[in-house]
Amino acid sequence: MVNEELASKLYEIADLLDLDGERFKPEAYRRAARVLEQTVEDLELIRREHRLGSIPGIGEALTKKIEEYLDTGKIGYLDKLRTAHPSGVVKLMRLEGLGPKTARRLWLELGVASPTELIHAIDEGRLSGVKGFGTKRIAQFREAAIKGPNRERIGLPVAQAVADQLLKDLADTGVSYDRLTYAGSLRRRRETVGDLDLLATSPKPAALIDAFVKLPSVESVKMSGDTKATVLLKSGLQVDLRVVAPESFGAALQYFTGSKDHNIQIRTMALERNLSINEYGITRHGTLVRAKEEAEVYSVLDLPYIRPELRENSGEIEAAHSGELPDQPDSFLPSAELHIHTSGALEPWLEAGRNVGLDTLGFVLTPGAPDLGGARVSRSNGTPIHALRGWEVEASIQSSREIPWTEIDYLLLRPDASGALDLEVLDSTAISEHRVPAFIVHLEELRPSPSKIRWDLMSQASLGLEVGVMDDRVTCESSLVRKAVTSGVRIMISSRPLRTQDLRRIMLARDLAYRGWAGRQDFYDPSHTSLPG
DNA sequence: GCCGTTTTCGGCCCGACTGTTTTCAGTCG
Repeated sequence: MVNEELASKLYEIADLLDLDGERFKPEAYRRAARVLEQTVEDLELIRREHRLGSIPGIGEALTKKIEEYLDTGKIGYLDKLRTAHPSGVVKLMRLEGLGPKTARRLWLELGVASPTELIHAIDEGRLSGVKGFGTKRIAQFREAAIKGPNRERIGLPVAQAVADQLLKDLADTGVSYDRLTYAGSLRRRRETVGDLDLLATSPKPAALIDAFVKLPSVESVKMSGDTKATVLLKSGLQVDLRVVAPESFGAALQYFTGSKDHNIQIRTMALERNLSINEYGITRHGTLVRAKEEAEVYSVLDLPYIRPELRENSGEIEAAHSGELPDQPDSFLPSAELHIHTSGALEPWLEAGRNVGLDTLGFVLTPGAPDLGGARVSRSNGTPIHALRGWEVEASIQSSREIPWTEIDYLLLRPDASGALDLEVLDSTAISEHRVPAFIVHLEELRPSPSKIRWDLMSQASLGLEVGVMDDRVTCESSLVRKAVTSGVRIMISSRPLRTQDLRRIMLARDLAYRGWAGRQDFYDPSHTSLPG
């Protein structure tokens, strides 16, 4: 994606400016990079309409650089910065515990210009006795240089599972606490998560922190104080725990859920009203008013509650202000799962579906799949649950000839074996003639990137988009969902279940779709649509 | 670098923690 390439160039400029000791430019470049990453609209189009400068965080200088990039694929300013700094120095700066100041000192004072050189310098004793570098720091440097930057992000479903287990383990220690939950990007349902943020209130903060750093899944303790601790799990994931006073829980939850850009805008709004917001509460005329519940932070700014999924500073505050937020997902529960492949018995699925509140399950017809027979509605154990028959094929003109139209209730279309999805060759006429709901699925298999999806064609052909949660990752980014929703494409959420217990993930799929600004009317709901048969 | 319903100049979030310090700078989130 053009936006991502450009953003990474801006991040690099920010890093290099950091090394030069610039105070505010680096953040300005990073802010711009983050905004561009979230921009779904085509940059070329924005540029043609001379609207680059109206993107928040992008002014005169950045407009020029973006135009240069769009024209030539390069940014001269970046090239100039690159020649002035050895590439290894940026790598130094990105090591754990090192920052721009330290990297610059190592480079200029000791001639150390890469992580490898840092290890050699330490082993040769060249850092000993240098001002500010004690034995502890030197040992940390060496460890960080060996480990490398390696801060990989993990998929949302994995992060959720780890967090659930941690909370359970902590509860099982018997240590006392009042509230305990996760915040950060996991709570915002970001597609990938870099680390976990836990937040708690407890009558005995020290005991809670002590129990936390001693959990069996903890590999090492990075730091541990009176109110916060950071550990590294055996899996390599970093977890932070903050303990705050009960009266501050709401303010802290809002603060630690982020995103950073969302919070900056919230705090700026507060300042305009002579209020100041931090993780402890709201300060008015020098008096701290604590916020026990998160919604108080928003209500003090005359805003309705904004759900975590939307807090990315991508228009949610403006939408909240004008009452145009998508409906809160608490008000609509997922009703259907249409992407079940199974060769086993039907009844366990129906039972599991019922337990998570679903009223419709769709089974994809494949050799060995259970025969639904006439049992289209199961009423055993109370609530009726509908069983539908689906058909999954590659989205191509050839495969549409093999579809047993009269035997199916819906159609799942996936990219072909090479990962291509060519909607122009799709026989959308046949689909609409047979009045069968159709959805594009397996977007995770799309190659090379989903930026070329013809949303206009999808909308015209009434094709829905699957937003799925798999074992280890999600099928598509929420920016894509937002693009789909904007184009009038319906969203079909799926837990992509391999086992009956996977159906529980349907709630996560709903949250993910909401992150892409899908409101109630954007979700495909079979019970509100007449199905053939 | 960006930004402005007091500003086109002078601000730019801020608190916790650590290591190396005799009072603070750097990093992190």
